[in-house]
Amino acid sequence: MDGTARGPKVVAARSLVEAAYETIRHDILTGDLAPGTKLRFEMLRARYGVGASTLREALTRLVGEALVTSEEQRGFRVAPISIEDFADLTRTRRLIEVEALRQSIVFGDDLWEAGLVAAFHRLSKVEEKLPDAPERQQDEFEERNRDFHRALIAACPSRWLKHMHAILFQQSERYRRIALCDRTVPRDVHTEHKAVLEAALARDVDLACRLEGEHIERTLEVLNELVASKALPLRS
Amino acid sequence: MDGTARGPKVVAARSLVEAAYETIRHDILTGDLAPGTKLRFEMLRARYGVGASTLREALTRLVGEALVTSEEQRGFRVAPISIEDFADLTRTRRLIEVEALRQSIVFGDDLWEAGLVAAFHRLSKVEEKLPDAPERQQDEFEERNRDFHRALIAACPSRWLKHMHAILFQQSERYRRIALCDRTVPRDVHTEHKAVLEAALARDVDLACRLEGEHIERTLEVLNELVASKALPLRS
DNA sequence: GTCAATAATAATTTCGAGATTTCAGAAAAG
DNA sequence: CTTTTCTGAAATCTCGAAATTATTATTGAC
Repeated sequence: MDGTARGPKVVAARSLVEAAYETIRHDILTGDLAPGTKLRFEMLRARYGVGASTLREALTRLVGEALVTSEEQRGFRVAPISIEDFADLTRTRRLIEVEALRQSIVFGDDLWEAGLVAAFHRLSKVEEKLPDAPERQQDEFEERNRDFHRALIAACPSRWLKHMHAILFQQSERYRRIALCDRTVPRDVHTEHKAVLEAALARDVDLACRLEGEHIERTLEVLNELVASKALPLRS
Repeated sequence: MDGTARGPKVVAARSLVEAAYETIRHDILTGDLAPGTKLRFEMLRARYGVGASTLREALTRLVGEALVTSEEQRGFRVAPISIEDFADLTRTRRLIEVEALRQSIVFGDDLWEAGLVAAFHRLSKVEEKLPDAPERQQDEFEERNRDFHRALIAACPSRWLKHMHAILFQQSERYRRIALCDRTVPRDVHTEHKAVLEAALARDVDLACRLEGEHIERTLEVLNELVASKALPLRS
């Protein structure tokens, strides 16, 4: 939300709508645009330097992804967050992602394995240097983490299941960034990822699905502890 | 797709974007705008009588619901349909809807039961007179059918599960309208609905979920037969 | 002082012309 | 004959002012 200078947001987009969409989305996911914030057009125009119609289209897209809410004739707001919402989100994502993983392991071929190992490797690299500068690396970590989870379910033949997963996974990024930034609750994400990877490569469907489910649930547990102990607000 | 005059589409919407969105969505769901159709702005402006930016916003919303596709700098198209897509859609919807129903039956109270019975009653009324004039009644049937399926899972406490369901259910409406219009394959939808209702009211979770799953799958079977026998194209 | 009606202000929503990009067909080169 | 380049036409994309609608402030009546 602050206007301090940071590195120019690198957004390779062909249309202005796309660029605005990606930048605003990023600002919402990082919390730079805080949950519940009213999104006035004058403010947005000054901030992102595009016209009203262009902004409107970008915001409409974000409404479709439930990152923004809109009320007829009353404009747009950053979608609120709450621990209850994250609990619901986590359970739903678990249902979808575990089923997708199950199918992916069954259908996955050598190419899938290769992509998976590659994604894990790249994720590991950024996980190593994550403790040094948590904030700086977060964008890269999120990207690698998303790619790894995508690679896990890449061989799932259901486009719709993967589409549902994409929506839910992006939603949870808002909460994940909060949970990962704070380091009060200790957690070894790398080991969790490694365990899932090995089970998947070993084609141990049940084990992989159980580990993946627990891995997904883990972030909720961390956030629950944070809310309980540190009185983390988590309100809109 | 034709420009012939038909009854004025009754759309109670506060904003023009909303009105355009609902009208276009309806035209896509009914097939009035055929799958794969290029959506040029001049054509849409003439047809729906709103400006380019307004249309753009309405279309963007439809892209979010996967009823329209967009390619950067190349405009919008009505999303294609295929029997493979419907098979995938059906399986995914079954996973979601059955899980939502399971939770709904567990959590449902008297008010839920009342709403369910009411929705079933209204659906029955339109199911009775459906054979007389299949085309005329289809809009009303779709609305009542949607309300009934919504009522079934209304007591499910997960907002996300219900959100996922809404997306998938709307998608399947396109295919359902095709399957229900054609009457070559006999089917007693009313009896299927009644069986699910009774199992749900009896709180027989497993039976209700099994019946609901079969009910969902049934439309796919019908459409599969249609494609096989009558050489129904089902391509974009 | 409270409430309702009205005016002033602020924000959202809509439009259509102009900038930019893609597409289709003809002409030229290989 | 095939491929490439060019050019006009057509379509998409963008902007900012104007219209519409909400919100706030003011006034007057009870």
